[in-house]
This record gives sequence, structure tokens and C-alpha cells, in this order.
Amino acid sequence: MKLAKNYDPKQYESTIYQMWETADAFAPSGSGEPYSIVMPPPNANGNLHIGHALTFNLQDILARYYRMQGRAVAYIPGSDHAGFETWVVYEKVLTAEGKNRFDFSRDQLYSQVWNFVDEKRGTMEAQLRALGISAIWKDTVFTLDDKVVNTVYGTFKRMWDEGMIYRGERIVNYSTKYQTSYADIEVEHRVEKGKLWKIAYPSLDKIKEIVVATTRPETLLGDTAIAVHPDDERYKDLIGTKVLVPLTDREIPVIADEYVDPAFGTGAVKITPAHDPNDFEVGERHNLPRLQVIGFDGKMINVPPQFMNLEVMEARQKVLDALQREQLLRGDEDIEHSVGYDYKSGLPIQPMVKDQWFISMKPLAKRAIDALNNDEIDFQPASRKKALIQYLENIRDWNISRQIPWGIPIPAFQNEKDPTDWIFDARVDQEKIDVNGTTYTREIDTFDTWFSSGQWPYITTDYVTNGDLAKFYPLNVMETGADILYSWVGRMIMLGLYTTDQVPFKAVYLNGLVLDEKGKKMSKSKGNVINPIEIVESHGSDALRLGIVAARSVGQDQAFSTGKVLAGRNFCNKLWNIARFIENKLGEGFPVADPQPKTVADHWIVRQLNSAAEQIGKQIEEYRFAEAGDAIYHVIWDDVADWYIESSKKQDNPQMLAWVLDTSLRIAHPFAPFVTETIWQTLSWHEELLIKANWPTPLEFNDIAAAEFEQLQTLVGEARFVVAELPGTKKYDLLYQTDSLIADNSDLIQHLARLSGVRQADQAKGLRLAASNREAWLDVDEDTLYEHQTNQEVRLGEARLRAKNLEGRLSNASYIDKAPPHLIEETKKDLEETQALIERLARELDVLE
RNA sequence: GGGCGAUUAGCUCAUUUGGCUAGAGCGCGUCAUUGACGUUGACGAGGUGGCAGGUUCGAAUCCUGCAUUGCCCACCA
Repeated sequence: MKLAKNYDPKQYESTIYQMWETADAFAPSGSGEPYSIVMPPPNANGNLHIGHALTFNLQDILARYYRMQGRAVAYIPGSDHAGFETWVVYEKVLTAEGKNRFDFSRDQLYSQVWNFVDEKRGTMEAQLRALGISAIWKDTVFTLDDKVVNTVYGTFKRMWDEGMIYRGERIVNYSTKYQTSYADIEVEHRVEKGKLWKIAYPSLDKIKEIVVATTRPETLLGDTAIAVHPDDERYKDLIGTKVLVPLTDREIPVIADEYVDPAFGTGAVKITPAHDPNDFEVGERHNLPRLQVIGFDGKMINVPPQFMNLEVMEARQKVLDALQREQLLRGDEDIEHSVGYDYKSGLPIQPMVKDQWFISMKPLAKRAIDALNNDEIDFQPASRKKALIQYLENIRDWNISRQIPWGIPIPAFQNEKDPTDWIFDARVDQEKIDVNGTTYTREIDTFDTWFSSGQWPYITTDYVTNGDLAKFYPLNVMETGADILYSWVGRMIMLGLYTTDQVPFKAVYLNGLVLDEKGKKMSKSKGNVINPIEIVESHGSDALRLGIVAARSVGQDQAFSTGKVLAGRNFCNKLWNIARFIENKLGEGFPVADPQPKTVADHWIVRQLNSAAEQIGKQIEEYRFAEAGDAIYHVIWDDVADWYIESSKKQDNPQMLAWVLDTSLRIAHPFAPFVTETIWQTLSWHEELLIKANWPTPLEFNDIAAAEFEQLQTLVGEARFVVAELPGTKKYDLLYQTDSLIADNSDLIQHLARLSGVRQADQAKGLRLAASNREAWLDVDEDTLYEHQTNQEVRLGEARLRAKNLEGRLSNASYIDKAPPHLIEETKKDLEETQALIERLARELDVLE
């Protein structure tokens, strides 16, 4: 088969991918030791972003490498219903149609979103295929599949039975825009400038007043007490008395509570149990009523008519105006404080009291902390483990209810006659159920998506039901974004230990964010997002993979670099042309046989590729992807193309060329799957696919011959350098006297150094090449020689300085005493070589003078 | 307020128990060349490793302080 001049990825990638799928190449091979990775499921409804390209490429490199190592690799794909994220998108669709969620029943909404997602589900998978991801598609799991729901219900039931689930009225983080509560972890805290207003609350006789400080004056309409510190002398006589809430005629008590910090503000705090977590707790302790004044739609309720139905910020201004008129404002000051925001809408989170389902987290966290402290999970980078432990140590109970229709229904039913009576039941397709003559009504909330995705490792492997993939649990590695360490990784560890009594994965690899080319975080609103599929289309899937993995270290946020993608593209083309050259040389139907290294170049390239294969394997196993990629790039480009292929033009050994190409394709495959497989398909001596081939095993070679080739490289390098430095007017001849290595390789040297000739001479003449420790001269004219001599004097000076440094090191008693022996040996050897160089240079210059 | 990370060539980044002359890609300069590849080849320039101290025979690497910068966590109104 004749290869085109340049590699055109578009022409081959989809065909190659189909070939893999048709051959069922992604399925775990039966015999090997299991190796498993589960894909963090991307949003079924969305498009892949550039961060996905990084995360899935890293996973795929591992999958392909271990597959070539003969392991039974299960790389299990999935897609996420992405409850809240998708709901937000769908609600926009509803709005565009002039409708809203209240026009439909929950079941109607659920099936509408299902259809909406179903239409788009294929897109994301097609994109993963374009990235070359070698996941077992037949085992793909959607986060709303029956097996997910069943397992989640099983876990929930067990927790319920063990008393770890409770339902209660608590302050929750509420998004008035999306009308759902959030977990604490989903609230985005921003430090910003604000005002602290001081407001007077008159005593009942209006003679005295107590001044409180607040950042949210509108909530005073919901105040049910004023709190002061019990030991605060300023307010001691007021404790137990009543004051009037401004702008209303409500009377509220002044209470004492340790929570108040006398040093902050005025030392008196208004207590709004319905809209502040601290106040809620104070309210619980003092049995205060909870007066909700902000509705779930974000508008004021239960307030005097002038404030009714106002948005929070409008209400704030009106309250301040009214206080001003009533002369109850006692000043304000500028402060910096932290405000919780809805990470999705960018609007402030409203703390609200709501009946929600919670999981007691302390016992779950404790087991996770123990496992982490026992080093049961290898963390890359290690520092994140500490961070996770800290998070787990301070964990609070988890609100798992969401007031959105798109998600897994919470399998709980409420007694129609007794609101406190809740039972577990999985019959969520029914709105009402009958149990022993009592009618129960279904809970309308759904689970927080993370409650189900937190169980992903044992769900996808069917571990609980002991399915075909059960032997792949626990996973070998969980590769995912560092940004979801707490929300996902932490929860998987806790839930994994809870359900399966073992950690869900043996290692965690956290990748950082892919930033834009200027190092800024990408976002749709900034318009700086990079679409991976566009990169694939313009430069090829392999180029994207090579480029995005290059120079990227674990856990670090790093910029995307088009330059690196281009370098990756060029590398693919280089590989392509190596193949083109070799295949052309070998011809059709080349009868491949055992490779026998004969020339010095043969021995050398065997040594180089042997050690590259070993080193690259080790680097992949240690998750040092960028270094492995770099090693592949250089061994193939520098060693194979620039030295070995060039050498082969003068000393050809077809069997070795075939072996070199074969080996190069194997070691490059995990990082450049498409181009390597494309080339592999053109090799006459392979029937199998490269994806199923084995990682190269070392070939025997002669160490001395390999070292001799290195000497020739030095000689050639020096000749090139001198010629480049002293262009002169003509090409030079290389002369030698009795050197058999040069004699045997004269054509090779001439070609590599681009000399006009290499010939034996009777006597030394011209410019001596000293670096290789071989007797060789360039036959140059007088002027060139003179110029060279000046350069050599500089080099002699440098060499003498270096010798002096080395001598100094060796004469240092402490160094001899403390440095490791091999290092001292190296220093001695280095000194010897430097001295030999000095001698040669000096001799050369003396001769000439 | 607490924690974590970063600071190395013009740019983006490597350098893993402290030890070869601190490397790579891109960019830059000089030259070559059209029988594998211009998505090329050869050669080269370019770094007081943020700053100031300390430990050590030896520090980009360990310690202390400072500066700049990014991220995460946090219910003080």
C-alpha cells in the first residue's frame, strides 16, 4: 500500500475507530489480570469540553497501555443525567415556549426531559469516539438506568434502616431562581464589600432602644428575638424584656445566647430563624417561632402590605427608607463579608427553612478518614489527600433532597393522616400507595445527583449484584478533575466503604483545569472556550492528545497550547513518513524474519528502543504522562528518524528497519492511537490490530557496538559543528589514518556529516577533530584552519577551567568522604576525559604554532 | 480567617529520595536542501532558577523570612 506524502487524520480516524469496534477490541481480554478504570460520566445532554479531552485521553492512555501489557482492561463508559444541570437547560426550553414547571405534573416533566435528553444522547458518545476513547460501549451506564436506581435505593434503604437518614426542617441553601435547595458544597462564597446597618428597636414604652447591626435589614420583618451575650453588661437589664420590631407592631423578646460576639457590631443581634443558619440554631435553643418572610420564589411574604411581593433587594431599600423616615437608623459602616451565591444563576443564595432529607455524615466520614490515613488509596498528587482528610473531618450532614423533577425520585411516602410518619417504599411510579389500609403519598423531591454518582464505582462494575464485571471492583484508578475532589471523590470513598467494605479504587489521579491560552479559566460567558472537536477536525485526534498531555503535571491548572498540538500533529506526520520510507524500502509483501542487528547503528537503535520502551512503561505506570509523551517524541524523532533512518540509507538492514517501525508504533500507540494503527494496518506482516498487540520486549544487542555508534555520533556532531561554524567555500574531506571504525563506516560518516568525502591519509593534516577520541582530521585550507584555531583556544580555556573545578571537587576531603562512590567515580572519569581533551587541544594548537 | 499550590529561557512548562554542563516544545538567528517528511534537516543564541538569609562537600530541589500570584475551604450578624 502506497502512503500519501502527508498524514491526513480525517481520512483515517473514523475508519480506524470502526475497525476497533468491529473487532470488539475494547472488551477486556479474558486471561489477563484485571485492570479497571471507570469514566467519570459526562453529561448525556451536553457537548464535550476541552477538559474532557484531557481527562479521557489520560484514562485512555492507561487503558491502552495496560491492554498492551496483556491485562484484561475494563474501561467502563457512562453518561450522566446531570440532574440539576440538565434541568436548568430544560427549564430554559420551557420558558422559551412560554411555559413553566408548574404547568405540568412531576411525571410529565420527567418524561419530557427524558425525551429531550434521549434526542441528544448520541452526540457526546460520538465525540468520545472522535477522541479515540477505547471504552467498552456495550457496558455503558446511564445514571438513570434501572441498575443505578436499584442500587441507590438499596443504599438508601440500608441507611434508612440504620438510622442514618433523617428528614427535618433545617435551614437549607435555596436558589430562588431554580427553586431548589443545594448542598453546602454547591454554594459559592464570594468576599465582597457590603454595609452593616445599625437599627434601633424601641422598647415597648418607646423610652429605651436596643441597636442591632445587620447586613440584611429586610429580614428584620421576620425577626422573632434580639440576642445579646449573657455576660454583656450593656444589655444585662434588657434580657427578658420585650422590644418592638420596627415597621411592624410585633413584640419580640431580648434573649441571652453565647453565640453573640459582644465585640462585633453593637453586640446585639437580630434573630431571624427562618432565614439564617445561626439564627435558626438560636431559635431552636430558645423555642422561637420561625417567621418566613422571603418566599421560595424570592418575593417577600408575611410582611406589611407596603413590602409584600417585593424582590429581596427592593425590599431592602424600602425597609431602609422606612427606617430612615421613622428615625430608627443609627448609622452604617462599610464591611467586607462573605456572601453565598447560587453557582448556577449567580444570584445570592437565600437560606430558607425547608423539610429536607439528610444523611448523617460523621460515621461515613470517619471510615473514609481511617482508610486515607492507612494509605489505602494512592493519591496523585499526594497533597490533595491531606486536603480531603481535612474536609472530611469538618463535614456536615448532607442535604440530599432537590426540588427538581429531573432525577431519581426519593423513595419515601408520607402518611396522609400523620405527616410525621414516613416510610421507605420503592414504588415511586405511584403517587399514592396503600399499606395495611393506610394511604401514603409519594415524596416529590429527587436525590442530589451526587448521591447516585457517589456510588458509581460499584454500580458500573455490578459489584453489588456480582455481575460479569464484578472482578473489576475496586477500580485500579479513579482519574478525574481536581475540582470535584470533595463533591465526588470524597463521596465515592465514603459510600464505597459503606456499601462494599472496601475503598472503591486503589488510586486517585487528579488532573487540573485546562485554562485558555492566556492562563484564564474558560467559561461560556467569557467566550474563551475551546472546543476539542474543532481541534480534532483541524489537527487530528492524536495531535490533540499529544498536545494536551504534553508538559502538563498532575493536579495543576495549566493553559492550553496550540503550539503543543501542532507539535503533536508534526510528530504524527513524522511517524507517517518514517513508515512511508521504511515501507517503500521493504516493498510489498516483505518477508519479515527475526531481526538481527548487524551494523553499529543497528545495535545502537536496539539499545535506544529497548530502554525507551522500558522507561515509557514505567512513566505511564507512575502517571508521569507528560514525561512519557516527551520520551516517545524524542526517541522516535531524534533516534529513529534523525539517526537511524539516516544511517540506514547507507547501511541498510531491512529486517531491522521493519523491527524499528514495528516497535516505534507499539510504544507510540497509547499516545497516538489513530496514526499508529493506521500505519500498522499497512504492514504486510501483521494480521492483528495494533490495539491488541503487546508492549515491546527487549531485543538482544551488543553493547560495544552500540557505544561505537555513539562515538561516530560524536565525531559527526563535531564535524557538523565545525563546518557550520566555519562554512568556508567548499565542503571538506574527512581524513583518517588507521582507524578501522571510521574506515568501516566511511560512507555513513560522509552522509551523516555531509562531507564531500572520507578517505585514508598518510599523515595528519588540517583540522583535528578531537571530541570523539578518534584520529580524524578535516582537510581544510589555511584560512579556515586559522579561524578554527582561534575557536579552539577558547575551548581550551573552558576545558582548563572545568578541569580545575573537577580537581577542586576531588581534592575536597568532605566530598570524598560523604558523596556516594558512584558519583566520585563519575567525577574522576569526567576529569580524565577533560584532561585528555585539554591534552589533545593543546597538542593540536602546539603543532600548528 | 484557615489551608493548598505556583514563581525556572521571549512564551507555555519539565527537571521525584539534594549530585552529570538545569531540559523540552513553540518562538528567534545562521545555514542547507526538492528521492521519507518544509508539518523538513543541520548548527546556534538565549537562564544570577522571584528576592534575602540559612543547612550542606554540593541547593531550582531542604529550612526561615519576604514579595507577587492562583485556587480551595469557612454560618460571625
